[in-house]
Amino acid sequence: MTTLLLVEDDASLARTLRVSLGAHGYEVHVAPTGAEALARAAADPPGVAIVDLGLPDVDGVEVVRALRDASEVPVIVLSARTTQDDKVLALDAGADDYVTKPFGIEELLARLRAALRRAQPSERLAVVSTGGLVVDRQARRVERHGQTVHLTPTEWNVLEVLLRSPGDLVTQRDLLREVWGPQYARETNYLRVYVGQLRRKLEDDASSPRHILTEPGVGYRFVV
Amino acid sequence: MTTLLLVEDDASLARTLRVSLGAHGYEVHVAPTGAEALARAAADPPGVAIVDLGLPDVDGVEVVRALRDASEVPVIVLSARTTQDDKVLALDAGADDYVTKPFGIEELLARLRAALRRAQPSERLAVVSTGGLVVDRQARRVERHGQTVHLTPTEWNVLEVLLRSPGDLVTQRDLLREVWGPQYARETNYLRVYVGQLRRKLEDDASSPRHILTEPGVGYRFVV
DNA sequence: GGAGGGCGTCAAGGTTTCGTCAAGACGCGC
DNA sequence: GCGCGTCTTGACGAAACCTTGACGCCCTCC
Repeated sequence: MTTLLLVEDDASLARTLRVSLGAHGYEVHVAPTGAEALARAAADPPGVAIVDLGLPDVDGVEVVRALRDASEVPVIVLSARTTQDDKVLALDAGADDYVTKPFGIEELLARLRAALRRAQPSERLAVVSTGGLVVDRQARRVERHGQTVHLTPTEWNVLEVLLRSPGDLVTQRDLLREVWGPQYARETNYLRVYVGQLRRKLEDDASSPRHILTEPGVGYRFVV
Repeated sequence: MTTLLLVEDDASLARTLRVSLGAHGYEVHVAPTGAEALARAAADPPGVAIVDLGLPDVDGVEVVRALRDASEVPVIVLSARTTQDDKVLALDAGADDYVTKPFGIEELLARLRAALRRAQPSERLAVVSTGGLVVDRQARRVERHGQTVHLTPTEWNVLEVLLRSPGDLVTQRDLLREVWGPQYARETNYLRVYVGQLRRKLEDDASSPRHILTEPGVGYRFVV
């Protein structure tokens, strides 16, 4: 049973959600204020948190930030505000997802499942390797012919996304969204630059890559 | 010296691996059949096992399962088959990693290290030594070229966290949380100051560190 | 054959982050 | 109250990184 911390000052909405989420297998704890939420989270770390941004005492975004600073708990934000800026603020503070009111319970449940799925160590294999190339995700280390190669954060992120499903195609759009965020979904420039850098660091012959392959017009794939 | 049980029926490959792995500090015992492997493992539990799935007498997956049922030994599987199903079967049986042939010795060594590291996360090494540096965690003592080095409490705490998983990257956030507490998760200043002090005390040349390495934008790692 | 789009490469510029230093604050023992 | 070691804080140049645009190549379609 997953414990869920619901930070919600509207008692009526809180009750509704407690019942609905409880019926779907979550153990729901309600905190009506930001202060209470942080105290609860510290005492009994939840598996996932839902934060309503319209709190009375403090800015909800600060609650999100504090929650994420203190732990790895996935956070879903509820808000009546729909502007891009609000979303960016919340997501930058560490929120995993952003749900605008009004919303359906099914939507919330789906996002909860997605957030929990992402929070889990995605792959069972900590190490992916193929002829001379070793990628140790736990250690965040890459070796090529026995020597460690240094990757920048963005390079690593790109590689990490590709490695989540070795052999499968990852669309440009997905890659950009995962690494740079949703608003960069059409900046394919970035991919050209970073895929090129990865190839130069990982492939024996970057001009005829054997691992990071291009699917023109669609995306890239990492083949083992 | 780690004892390694190699379950391999191909005599030529077994010989090659025995030499290579032996040269890298493993005491290799070869078992050409599944039955022999289990008998050997029962008599003298190995630190890690490598199982080739192409065995003559029984299904290699069953050997993996039996090994894991009997002990906590980490198991790495060798196989010529690369399909997703094969991997899932082996991993479900309890294998820790899956290496497809052909593979390089460096790759296998990297996976062995990773498997061993994962297998004993809690059983921390009491003493870590490298070059002229000796760190005794139990005694809270650090020696460099034979002379004790005095560390302040905070310096020690930082070093201690880094040493929990030598070679692994520790994110800035994790370090700050472990040493200063959750509410300091973004005070990266502290890390810059204390990592610098540690380098001055522990490294031969603090301006080009060989042990405490920076991963810009991400964190630090202690390499042995 | 030409035009256009997608890709790979490169390097300059701007931005972020790092390492270092030192001054001040703090706590502790005397 | 005083001295000592330690921790915190802010500032600065240096290094690493990211972004951006330009260019040439290949392929496809006209």
